Amino acid sequence: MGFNDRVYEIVRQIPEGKVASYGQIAYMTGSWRASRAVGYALHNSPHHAKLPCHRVVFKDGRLTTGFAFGGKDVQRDMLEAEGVVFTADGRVDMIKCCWSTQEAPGAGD
DNA sequence: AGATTGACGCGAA
DNA sequence: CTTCGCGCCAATC
Repeated sequence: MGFNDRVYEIVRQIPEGKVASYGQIAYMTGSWRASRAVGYALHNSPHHAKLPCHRVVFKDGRLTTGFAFGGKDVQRDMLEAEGVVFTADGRVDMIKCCWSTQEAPGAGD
């Protein structure tokens, strides 16, 4: 399970207050198209308890509906508690919360 | 080995 | 803006 393990390692690196899209993770695994495989991996996550899978959302910033943690509302609450910003659309503010592998260059201006 | 599915992503209508 | 369809990858039957 190289791919699967790879996904876990990446998701684990997601800091609080930030979110990553399946496509983003898929890209890091080496398979930029394996967005579906990423979700599949998380679904099978053997250590999902320690994986911030709730920080993994759609490209649109939308959350997974009905499959996770008990509901997207719960996931949203978790993300907000982490510091993730949400828009009036009920979606994650990917503009500010899109996770990047690169550390903040200005360290917060 | 072939067919099917699934926490996706994007283009087109 | 919403809905439909196709492609992608990996895992499972």
